[in-house]
Amino acid sequence: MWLNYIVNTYSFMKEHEKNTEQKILDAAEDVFMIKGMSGARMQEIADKAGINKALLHYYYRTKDKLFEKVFEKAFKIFIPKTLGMMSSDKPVIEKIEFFVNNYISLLYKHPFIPSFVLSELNRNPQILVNIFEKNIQFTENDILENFDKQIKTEVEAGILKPVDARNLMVNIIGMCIFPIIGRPVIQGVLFENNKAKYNEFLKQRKEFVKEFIINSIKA
Amino acid sequence: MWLNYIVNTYSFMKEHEKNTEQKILDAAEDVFMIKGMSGARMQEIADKAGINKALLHYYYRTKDKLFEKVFEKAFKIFIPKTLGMMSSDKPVIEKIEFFVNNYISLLYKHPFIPSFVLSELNRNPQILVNIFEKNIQFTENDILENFDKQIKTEVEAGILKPVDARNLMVNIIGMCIFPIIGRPVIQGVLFENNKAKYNEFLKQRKEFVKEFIINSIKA
DNA sequence: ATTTGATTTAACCAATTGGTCAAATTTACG
DNA sequence: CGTAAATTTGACCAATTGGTTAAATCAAAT
Repeated sequence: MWLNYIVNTYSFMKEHEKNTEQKILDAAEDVFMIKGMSGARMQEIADKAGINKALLHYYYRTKDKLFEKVFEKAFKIFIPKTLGMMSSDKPVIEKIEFFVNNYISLLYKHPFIPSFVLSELNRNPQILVNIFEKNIQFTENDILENFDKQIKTEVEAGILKPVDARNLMVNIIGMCIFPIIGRPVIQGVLFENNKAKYNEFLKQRKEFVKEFIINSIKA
Repeated sequence: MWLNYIVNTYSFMKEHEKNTEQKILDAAEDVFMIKGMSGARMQEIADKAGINKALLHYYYRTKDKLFEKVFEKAFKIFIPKTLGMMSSDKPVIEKIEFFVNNYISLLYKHPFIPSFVLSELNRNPQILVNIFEKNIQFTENDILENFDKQIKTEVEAGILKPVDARNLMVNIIGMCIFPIIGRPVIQGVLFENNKAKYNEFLKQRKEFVKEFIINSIKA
C-alpha cells in the first residue's frame, strides 16, 4: 500500500497497516520472549508476522541477528531505566520510594522481559559483553558511586543506619523482581494456582516493599 | 564389568565406575541445566555420558522423559528443602536467620538450578501441575499458615512489627535468589565483570540480608 | 508506458535432530 | 560350558530447521 510511509508514522495504526520490518520485530519479540532463542522457530515468527519465511531473512539475515535486535531492545528497556530511576537529587528514602513505585510498574508492564533476559544471559553471558562494547559509556558506575556517597552523608546526618549501597540495590531489585520471575512457583505454591489471588498479591507489593525497606534502613 | 553392582553402591567411585543410568542422568543434568530443554541436544548428553545415542533412548525413551526426570530432581532439591527450613518451633527471628544461612548455602551449592527451574517454568507452567499431581500432599499450606500464626503471636507479644507472612517470604527468597539468578548482570554492571569481586560480594550477603530483614521486622 | 529498484513469494536445499532397528556384545545363571 | 536376557553399538530414517535462489510483483520516477 503506497500510503504506508505516511500511515506508519502513527502509533494508533493496526497490525496490517504497520510496515513489514516493524511487524517482524513485534512478532519476533513475542516468540523469542516466551520460547527463548533456541526454542523459537523462524517459521512461527513469520506466521505471526503474517509473512513469508524468506521475507524474514530478507529483512534480518539470520536468526542470530534478529535475536540480537530483540534482546538488546528488551535489555535496554530495563537497565538504563533502572539506573535512571536512581539518578536524582532527592533524599535516599524518597529516591527509594520513587524507584520501587516505578520499577514495579515497569515490571508489571513487561512481565516476560526479566525472565527472558536473565535466562538467556545465564545461558550465554557473552551477550552482555557485546552490548557493553556497543554502548561504550554506561554511566552506571558514577550512579552507584553517587548513591553510595549520598547514603554515607545521610548516615552521618543521622537519617539512615549504615548500609552498603550495592547490597541495598540488590535487595531492592530482588524483592521487586522475584514475584515476576517466580510467578509460576509463587502462584502455585503460595496461592493455590489462583490467578486472581496472585494479581491481588502483586497490587499490594509496592506498599509492602517500600515499608519493608524503609523500616530497615531508617535510623 | 560384572563388579558394577557392587562398585555402584558407593559414592566415592569415579566416572567410569558408575552405572550407565546414573552416568546419563548426570550428563543430562549438566546439559539441560545450562542449555535448557530446547537448547539441549541428545547427542551432547550421550557424548558427555561417554555412550552411544541409541543407548540414551534405551534407558530414557524420549527427550521429554529424560528432561522430566532432571527437572523434577532439580525442583525437589529446592522447594521441599526451602519449606523444610521454615518448619521448626524456633522463634521467628531465629527461624529467619536459620533460613537465610541455609538457603544461601543451598543456592551457592547449586547455582544453576534456580535459573533453570524458573525459566523452564515460565516457558511451560504446566510442568508444575504435573509435579503437584505426582506428589499429592505438599504440606506447604500448613507451613505457611503456621508461620503466619507464629508471626501474629510474636506481634502481640511485642517482639515483631506487624508483617504479612507471604510478603515476608517472597522478600527473603527474592533477596537470596536474585544475586544468583542475576549473576551476569550483577557481575557485569556492579563489579566490572570481575569474578573475584562478585564472589567476595556473595560471601558477605548472608550477614547483610539477615541484618536487613531483622532490622525491618523487629519491633 | 517503460524501466528501475525495492519487496514478496514459492520451491528448494543441506544440515541437524530426535528417534529406531537389527545385529553384536556382555552378563547372569543353570 | 551354553544359553537366555540385558546391554551396547553402528547404521539408518523421517521430520524439522535455518537459510538460499530465482522468479514474480509492486511502487515510483523518467
